[in-house]
Amino acid sequence: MSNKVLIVEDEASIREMLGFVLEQNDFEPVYAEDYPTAVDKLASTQPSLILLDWMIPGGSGVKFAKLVKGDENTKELPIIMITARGEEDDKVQGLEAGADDYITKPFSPKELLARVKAVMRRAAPASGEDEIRVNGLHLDPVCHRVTANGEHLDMGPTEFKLLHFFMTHLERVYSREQLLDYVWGTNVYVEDRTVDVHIRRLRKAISLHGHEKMIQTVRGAGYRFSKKS
Amino acid sequence: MSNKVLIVEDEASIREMLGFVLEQNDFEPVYAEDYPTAVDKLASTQPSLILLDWMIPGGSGVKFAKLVKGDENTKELPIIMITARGEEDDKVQGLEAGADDYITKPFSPKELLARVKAVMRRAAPASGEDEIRVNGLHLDPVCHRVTANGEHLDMGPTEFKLLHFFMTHLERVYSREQLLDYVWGTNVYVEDRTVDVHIRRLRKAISLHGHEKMIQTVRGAGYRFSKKS
DNA sequence: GGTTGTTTGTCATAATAATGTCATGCCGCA
DNA sequence: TGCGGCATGACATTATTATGACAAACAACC
Repeated sequence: MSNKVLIVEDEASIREMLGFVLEQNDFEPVYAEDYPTAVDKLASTQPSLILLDWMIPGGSGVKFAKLVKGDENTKELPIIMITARGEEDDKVQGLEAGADDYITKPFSPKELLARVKAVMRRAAPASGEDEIRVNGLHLDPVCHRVTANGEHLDMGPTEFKLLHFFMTHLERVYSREQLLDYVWGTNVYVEDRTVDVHIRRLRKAISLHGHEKMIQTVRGAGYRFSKKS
Repeated sequence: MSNKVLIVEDEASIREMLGFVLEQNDFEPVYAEDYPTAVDKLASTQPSLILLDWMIPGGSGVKFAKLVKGDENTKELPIIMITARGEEDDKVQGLEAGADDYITKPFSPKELLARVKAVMRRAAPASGEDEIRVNGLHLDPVCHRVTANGEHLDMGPTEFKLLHFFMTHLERVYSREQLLDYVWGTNVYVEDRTVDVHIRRLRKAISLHGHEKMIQTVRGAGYRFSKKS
């Protein structure tokens, strides 16, 4: 998923402020100061969210919103409308025109981010939400629970993520570095050896019914999660 | 409860307009342009509301309404008839045929939504109004009361909503952001951490008989309301 | 309109859990 | 036996959550 956010706003200062805040939080702002540019940028950059000022020259915000929501290709794109305080009518119109949320000027960066994230969360299709069962081990991402033969297992967040990764990537060996990438995420630096410690913690956590044997050490290579012994 | 709305309307433009408005408000439109299609879609999609144009080719609206209201399986399905202005006779006939409400062309999206929601509310008295019991906790949405093993519990409105949400969404983990979305509602902005405070208040409120243990903290993920320990 | 009592959101601080690192001991393999 | 790689327990540091206090917003009531 791209992190592009199309900002449709005629006032440069506000545009830059929005862009700055978004940029600071790993979003990629794309700017449009009027209706034609907005249409153009929409097609060329394929953003995953639109921040739309209600009053833009060359065609009102509603017009643009309707265009977006009327096109099969873009109708799923979430739109957050920016309105001035007290324009209740605008809000209603905006929401009817297809905006997913609105934000009232003036607003804090925090609020902006909260709304952007909330709207994107709602728009994002649920994935990786399936329950997984392997050899009596049962991991439920939705409930955030792990059970072994029905008995509840307790573990820390990192161990949970690690187990989740393993259970969705059976039989294959992963080096410590790979595990750090996939489970911890890129651009976090921790020692390779730290993986060992978490492997141990995970083993301990799932050892109630002997499932720790599924986590296999491959000397010189890394670790493997396997159904076979 | 599904949010499917069967739109029986021969004119494509009106059909699309209706669908568009409904879609923007979390309904799921299903379309039928004539009598046979309507019968077909009714069976295959099981909508929870029917928007029915009076004049559809291949059998009048009344015929379809009578069919719906005559079948034991569908007689509870609410029907809103769409009529042209001034066709008073039609309205009478429509209501006699079993329509629950009617709306006169032209109408605003607002009016449409108001009627749709009103009818659905009437048709689904049980929706969100059912008493809920979990492990001796008893929440009555109608009386706005909560009791634990018969004893009345006191809490603020927000805690009540929060508990209601939890009791209708057992076992699953919700992040603070999600809880804000679902319980506080969209377009209100409050800090994530505020959820913590309300969780604590709710815990305190239901702690009389130890029910606070049902609200479980899932570190790094959010909170969960669970029957299990 | 003023008063009283609730409710609410936020903050500062305390409490707690998780994390990463290290030192040490173990094991397999040449 | 010696070596490199791995396992394990302990521990300081960091993150995350719980809690109490407070002021603003709100409602109900004279």
